[in-house]
Amino acid sequence: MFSLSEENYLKAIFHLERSFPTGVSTNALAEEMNTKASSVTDMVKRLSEKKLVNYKKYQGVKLSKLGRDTAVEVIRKHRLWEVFLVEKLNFAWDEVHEVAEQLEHIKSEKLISELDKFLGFPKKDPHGDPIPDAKGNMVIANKILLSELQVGESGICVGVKDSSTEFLQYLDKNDIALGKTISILEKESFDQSMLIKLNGKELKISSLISSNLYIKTS
Amino acid sequence: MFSLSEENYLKAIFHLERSFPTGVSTNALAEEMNTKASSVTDMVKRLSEKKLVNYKKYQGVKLSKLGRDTAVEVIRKHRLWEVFLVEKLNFAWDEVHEVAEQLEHIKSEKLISELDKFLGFPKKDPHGDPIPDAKGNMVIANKILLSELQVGESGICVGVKDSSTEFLQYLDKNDIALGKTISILEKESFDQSMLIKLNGKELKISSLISSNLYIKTS
DNA sequence: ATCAATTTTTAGACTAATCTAAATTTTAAT
DNA sequence: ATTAAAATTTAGATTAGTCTAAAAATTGAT
Repeated sequence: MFSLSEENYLKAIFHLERSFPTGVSTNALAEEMNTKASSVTDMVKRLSEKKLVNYKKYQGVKLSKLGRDTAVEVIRKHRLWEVFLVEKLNFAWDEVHEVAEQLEHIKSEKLISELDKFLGFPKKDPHGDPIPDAKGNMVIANKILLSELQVGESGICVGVKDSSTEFLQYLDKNDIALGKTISILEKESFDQSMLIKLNGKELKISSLISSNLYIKTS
Repeated sequence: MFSLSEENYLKAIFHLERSFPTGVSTNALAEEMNTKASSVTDMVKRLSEKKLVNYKKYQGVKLSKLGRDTAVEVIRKHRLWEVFLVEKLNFAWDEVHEVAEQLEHIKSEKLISELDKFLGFPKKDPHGDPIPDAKGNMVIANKILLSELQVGESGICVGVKDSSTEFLQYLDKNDIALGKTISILEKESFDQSMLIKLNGKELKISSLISSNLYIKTS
């Protein structure tokens, strides 16, 4: 069993490894964890002693098999709880993160396997992110950012990259939700803003929006 | 917001105050918390600085209004989660305690109010203990121990005093459950063991059993 | 009322997780 | 190849919560 803090570091390293596959730097991890680089160095040493990460001074960290499995298990719990909060307890998708951050650290195998069953073994969380199964396997989504689509193309909204309250509330306000079809009508080459068609209406969105919305491809 | 450890101390003091209404001693609290008296003294000083308890050296502690309200809120959360685990996630009544001990510390008002609603505002937990409402009010049960009944009397089982796994599994094995009617057929004055009628059958139980089962009176 | 037993508190130390400030190493520009 | 800037690590301190061992206060039996 690992501490709450250790689990949070593992999760952060897991997420950062997608952007930094050769190793996550101390500063990147410090930023992600809202802490100081020196604190990160301390923790990374402890994680290394516990065989959760591979670490060599000045060279960043990578998760070990054990570290990755642990991180995936925490992510599984986080996303299952998010589904529970939205489907059963009437939470909006921008309200779940903070509570799921707490619930993800509850230790009980039975709790999670029964929760999974109770929810009908969901494959995606409310933001469209895949939920790992009990063995840690998760579906890799065929998705690209809306900003990568060309004029004339269209697709279905399947996820968000940024899941901040502000962004999610912007989406709610403009009736952009997972499952909706979006077509690109125009693209402004100067600032990459787009005119899209959604719900039968036209909507102008900035590149900050289009570069945080995932669209199904395959 | 209080720490996990502080909340656990408040809960322990709350429970011990029933047996020691004039003040909970350091040693009693140390035993309840499975810790050392010196650790208790330290913690009690911190709780006192935070106005959660009234404490004078060598005289034990009592909860303040704030301390009692906090303890009751934690107990409310614990018991609601127990109901959730049993009713929704197929936990047996002897399996819920450990997990509820973790879940009771999750901080989110909305989570608890929605969970309460989702469960249909239950008044009792799976062991028959009353669940405080959002304002901290809880039903005081009219109940006595089975051991206090006389030969010829009968009543309905409404709760357990001991909720250890061992005791609960003993009850399961003998088909003793909340809501069942029990009649006293004989009482052995030597060891206080009883012959009871339950489910149309006769059963011999020791005083250890009868002094841990609550029976409805009113 | 004394004094031994018990209870409680204090003193000092430890661990996990964090911090600031200083030192060291790496990097990248010239 | 130097060297200044940036990144990283080390050193030393801090806090919450715990511990052991010793000191102090209370209790209770005579």
